[in-house]
Amino acid sequence: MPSSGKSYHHGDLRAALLDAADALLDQGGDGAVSLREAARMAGVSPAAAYRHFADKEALLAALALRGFEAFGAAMGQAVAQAGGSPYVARGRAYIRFALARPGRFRLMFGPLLARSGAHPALQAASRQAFAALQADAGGREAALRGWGLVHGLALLILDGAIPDDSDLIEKLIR
Amino acid sequence: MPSSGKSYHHGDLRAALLDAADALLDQGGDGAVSLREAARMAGVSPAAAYRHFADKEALLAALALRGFEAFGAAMGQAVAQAGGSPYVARGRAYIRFALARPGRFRLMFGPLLARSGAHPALQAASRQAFAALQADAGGREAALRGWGLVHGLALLILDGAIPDDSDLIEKLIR
DNA sequence: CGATTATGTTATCATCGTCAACATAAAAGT
DNA sequence: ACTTTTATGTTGACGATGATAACATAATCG
Repeated sequence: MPSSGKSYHHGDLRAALLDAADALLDQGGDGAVSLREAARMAGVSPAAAYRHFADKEALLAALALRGFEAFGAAMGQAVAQAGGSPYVARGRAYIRFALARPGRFRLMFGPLLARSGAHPALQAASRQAFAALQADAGGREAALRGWGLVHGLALLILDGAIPDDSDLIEKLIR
Repeated sequence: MPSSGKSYHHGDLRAALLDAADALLDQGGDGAVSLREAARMAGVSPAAAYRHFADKEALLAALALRGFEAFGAAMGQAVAQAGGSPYVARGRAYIRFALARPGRFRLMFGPLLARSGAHPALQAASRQAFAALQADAGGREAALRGWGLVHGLALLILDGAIPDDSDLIEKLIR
């Protein structure tokens, strides 16, 4: 797999398409991801994408899965570094992640997840994230309450219903 | 305004388009709302919609505004009827509304709200909803915490991350 | 080296949001 | 009452999108 220069074959189109879609996601929000535009960025014809993804939704699901990896890493790091309660640290990191990468975040926990019959890997990733939270929270109810709170606050801030004020967030989380 | 039979003019196209879009929203989720399909349902040509809405986003904003009216009514009724704390009753009604009309709910509190420079009426409606909650909660922080919690729980349930179990919800809310 | 498989390309379709040009009904002015 | 203006529809087009079929080329394997 030399993949040097510009051959007929791309080398790793799948990754290139994901990269392009990722950039679109970060830049223009959720609806800005277009299969054709991603293919254009990867320097490839529109139909080429269908050799690697069944349809657009599959591309988005793969993107969300990628997001969960970054998410898990960010959470682990935050919990390890923070001084106080790991539960609170995790909540803080959750909101920080959502505010830093709104598109990724919305995609990961968005309607795509609901139709997880089609994307079982996604629900598995989400469940794993919850399991980690539950370990810190000590109890299922507390974990669910915490998740609900940070998830809701993150989205309300993203949607402009609540101001993005880190002092305020800290008060609400702690 | 006889509007009987089929005349060249429709009578109240604006309302008819909103009704059609509303049906699409309830049925097929958020992305299922199409200007052309709504026009088709209203028995009118696609371009006719542009006499009443600047673009698709304006149609959606009007739909969201309509949603806020129904939302306010539902909340008021729930608070009046409930026996216990109005704060808890409001939270319960919030989640119930979201689960009953996912499309409406997502539209109302979704990314459309964030770009409220374009739709000031929407942000006003959302602020009014929060003011009512704050009155029941007794204090801004408590209100924000409550809002965040029910908002997050509602969305997590809608997206299949948390099971839709009303006993569980009751435990988490109370 | 030759056959099979993996991966791209071109061409085409239906649908969508949107606009310009035109048509008709209703309202307003005289 | 007749005419002019305005409100509201229609037709037809454009560019973009997701998707598929038919074809072309490269990589892999016997």
